Amino acid sequence: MTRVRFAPSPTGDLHVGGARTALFNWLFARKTGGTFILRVEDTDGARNTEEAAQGILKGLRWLGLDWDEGPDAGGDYGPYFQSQRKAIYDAYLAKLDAAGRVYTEENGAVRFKFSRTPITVHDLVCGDVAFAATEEPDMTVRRPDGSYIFHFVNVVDDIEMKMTHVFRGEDHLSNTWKHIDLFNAFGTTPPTYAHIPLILNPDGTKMSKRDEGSAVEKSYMNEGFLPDAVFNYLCLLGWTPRTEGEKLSREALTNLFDPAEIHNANARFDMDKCKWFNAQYLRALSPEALLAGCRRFIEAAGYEIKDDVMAAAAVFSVKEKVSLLTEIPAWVHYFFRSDYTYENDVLLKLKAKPENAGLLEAAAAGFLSLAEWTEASIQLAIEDAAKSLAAKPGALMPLLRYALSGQSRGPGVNTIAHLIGQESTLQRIERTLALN
RNA sequence: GACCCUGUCGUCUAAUUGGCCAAGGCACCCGACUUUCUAUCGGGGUAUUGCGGGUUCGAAUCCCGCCAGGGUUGCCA
Repeated sequence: MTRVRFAPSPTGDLHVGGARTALFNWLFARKTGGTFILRVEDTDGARNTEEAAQGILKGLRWLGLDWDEGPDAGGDYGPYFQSQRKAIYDAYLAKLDAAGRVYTEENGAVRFKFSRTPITVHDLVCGDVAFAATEEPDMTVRRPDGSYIFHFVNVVDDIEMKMTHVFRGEDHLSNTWKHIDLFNAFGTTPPTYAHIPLILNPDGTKMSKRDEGSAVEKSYMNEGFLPDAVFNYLCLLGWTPRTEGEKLSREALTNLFDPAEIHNANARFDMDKCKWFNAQYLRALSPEALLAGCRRFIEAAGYEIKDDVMAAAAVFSVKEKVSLLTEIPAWVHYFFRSDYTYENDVLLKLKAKPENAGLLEAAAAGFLSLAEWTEASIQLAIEDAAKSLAAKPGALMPLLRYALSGQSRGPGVNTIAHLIGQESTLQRIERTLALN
């Protein structure tokens, strides 16, 4: 039975690199039928906040990375906040003391005596990485105030929580020999390691908290990404399932996942590709699901949704135009209000030709006489109106689009007219004709 | 500085593990279509596989050197 964990430190938002680390752990646990554990490493009282901890849980839940043991989930190896495990660490420190592997400094700090032998890390991703006997000073494991250091608690908890594998960022690789030294000192076998490459900015520099795409909540949840899309993109950053297409379900990704195939080169983040994935997932949504996803963005933009069925059809009609949910309001705002403004070039185009008003009037007359208001009947009415003035439908279509939406781009004109209704369609044409 | 990881189109990755002309996605460019488009359709590979040597009939792949990027070297995690 495999047991893996994601062990974030609550010092800020869930970082995209951390999210991917969690993702690989989750994939491995699900693939092997193992257990995914969430452990909060809040040993640095000065930098950890409850808000950050909650934010990380929120981000993980949004991505659908559910944990089997951890905060809110419980489990047999808790507590899952390191700040609540001091007694356990004290006991383990006593073991090291009994073995003569630690000593106390004058100020009270406790240091672990390195074995000072060569240590090789057997890594699923990086292969065997050998480290010569160290010349570094012995490692501090407990501060003078009695609190413990990351390397120590991390190892103790991996022992206590019976971790079989450790998937973590490659930034930990250089320190892993220290962890193995500790496992050995405790007389335990280290878990199998897999150090995954880091995510870099597009320019190859380290991605920090302020960079685009770094924070899960700020850059994805609030920017209109779909969890499945981000999940899919992150999976393929540093790992390839070698399938025909790249849009793959969680189930498929889980089945295909093989940690040995993870790259050991850092990858640059590509927001365009991530958005492309989002566009793919967005288009696969039902009208109802799409509306559910973008509802908060439409309302935040100040548009009131009175009719859910119409709203769902409206957002559905522009799904091919956007890649993010946040882009939808700008495409559909005229469905929710009649006092939309006309884009500048739209006004110019409306007034460009003297015959435009006549065309619109003919369309209005045609619409007025329609007994049945369907996309098909509207389409016919438009064609008839154009024909009556010896014009092509193509000359009238854009004018109607401008009149009904104030925009030069959007879904089909008959779709717009159908959704806003016969009465509103006539009113909008009238309003537009009155502009002159 | 020392140690560790890594270098294939702009970018994410392929390349039957030393064997056809280095392949695909995203991006990009060109064209077409359409009532519009950031859509759709069609076309285009844009690379001296970081650089220089070496081994070999043959190297992206193996070896050496160099360079570049990233990481670690905390009483941060």
